[in-house]
Amino acid sequence: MTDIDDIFERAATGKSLLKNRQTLTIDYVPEKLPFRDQESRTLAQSLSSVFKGTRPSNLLLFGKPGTGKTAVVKNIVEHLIAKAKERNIEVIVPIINAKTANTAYKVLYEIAETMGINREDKKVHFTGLSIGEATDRILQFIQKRNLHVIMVIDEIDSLVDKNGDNVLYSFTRANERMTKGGFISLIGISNSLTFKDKLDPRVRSSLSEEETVFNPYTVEQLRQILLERSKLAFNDGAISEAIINLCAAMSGREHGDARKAIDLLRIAAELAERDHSSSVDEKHVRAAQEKMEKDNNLEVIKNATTHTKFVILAITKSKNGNTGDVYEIYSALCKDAEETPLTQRRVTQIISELDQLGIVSTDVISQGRYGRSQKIKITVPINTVYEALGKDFIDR
DNA sequence: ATTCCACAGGAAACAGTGGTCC
DNA sequence: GGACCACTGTTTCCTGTGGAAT
Repeated sequence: MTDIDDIFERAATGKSLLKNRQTLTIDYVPEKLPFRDQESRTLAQSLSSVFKGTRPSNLLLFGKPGTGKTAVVKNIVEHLIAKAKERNIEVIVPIINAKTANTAYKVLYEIAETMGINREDKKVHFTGLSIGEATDRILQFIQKRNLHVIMVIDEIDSLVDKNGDNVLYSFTRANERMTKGGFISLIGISNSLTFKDKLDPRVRSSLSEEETVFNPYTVEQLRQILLERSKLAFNDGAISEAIINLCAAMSGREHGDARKAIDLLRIAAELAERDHSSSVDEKHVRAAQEKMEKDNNLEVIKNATTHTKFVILAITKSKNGNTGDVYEIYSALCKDAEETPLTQRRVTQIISELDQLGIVSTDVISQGRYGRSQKIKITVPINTVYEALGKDFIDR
C-alpha cells in the first residue's frame, strides 16, 4: 500500500492552489451578478408592485443555460422577501425546478411543500389527489391567508413539453378565482425561445406579460467573470491571466455558459493540485475539458437501463448503422441474454433519447425505393462506451 | 406521375405500481 | 375495501415521408 500512502502523504503535505473552492461551485451566487444589471432591474421593477398590494406581472425569462437567469431571480427574490418583511408584507416564493419535478402533479406537490400547506388539515399529498383538487387546495390556502405568492418555475419548457400547459393555465387564471384575497404571479424560466409556441394562446398572452432575454456571455464577459472568481478562489500566483483567458476563450467559443466555464476552471485547478503543480497551466485546462466531456458521457451510459445499453452496444456493432440493422443486432443481443426485446417503436424512441443526450448522432437518409431510415453513429469515443458498459456486460 | 420501401414518430391505450379518499 | 388518481414504461395502431424505381 505504499503508493496509496504516498498519495495521501502528498495530498496532506502538498500546497493547495485553491483558498476557497466554494466560490467555483454552483452553490455560490455572488451578491451582484456581473453584466446582468439591466435584467435585474427589469425583474425588480416587475416585482415591486408587491409593495403597492397589487399583483406583479407574470414574467418569462429566456436564455441558454449558464446565462445567469436563475441566479438573477434568486438574488432579486431574496432582496424582495427581506424588504417586504420590513414592511410586514408576507411574500412567499416557491422556486420549482420543472426538470426535477417533471410532472404537473409533482410541481403542485412541490409548491404545496414550500408554501407549508402540508402542515395544514387539507394537505396536498404525494399522490392520490386529482390535479384539480390539488390546485384547489393550493388556491384556497393562498386565499385564506391572503398571501402574495410569486411562483418561480425553472426549466418551464420541460414541464410544458411533457405535460402540456394545463397547470400554467390554472395558475394564470387563478387570480380571477381568488376573489377574497391573495394573488399569484408566475415567473417562468426557459432555455428555449420557441417554447412559447407550444402554449395555448390564452396562456401565452397572460404568461408573457413581460419578457426578458438573457444573451450568452461573450468571451470578454466570461474572462471578467472568471477573473473575479479566481481572485476569490485561488491563492496568489496559483493561476495566471493567460490561463483565465484560455478558459474564457474555450468556453465562449463553444457555449457562452458561465457555469461550465467556472467548472472548467475548478476542474483544471483540481487536476493541477493532483499533479502537485505550483500553478494551473494549459495542459491542465485541456485535460479538464476532456474530463468534463468524458465524465458526462460515462455517467449517462453507466446509469442507462439494460435495454438502452443493449441498444448502444448494437449501434457500436452495426456496420451500416441503419435502424433496421441496429434493431436486428439489438434483438440478437437480447436473445443471447435471454431477455425479451422491446418493440422497434420503443427502440426508435431510445435512439432519439440518446441523440438528445449527445451520445449518438442521427441523420435521416432516404434510399429511394429502399425506404427511409436513420444513419446512427456513436459520437462518444468507443473506449468511453466500453468503459461505461463494463467488460462483463459486453462479454456476456 | 405513380408506386413502393423502410422506417419516423404521434396518439391512444394498457399494465403495473403506489398512493389517497370516503 | 373499493373507487379513484397519477406516473412510468411500454405496446399497438396509424399516418406521413423522400426519393429511387417503374
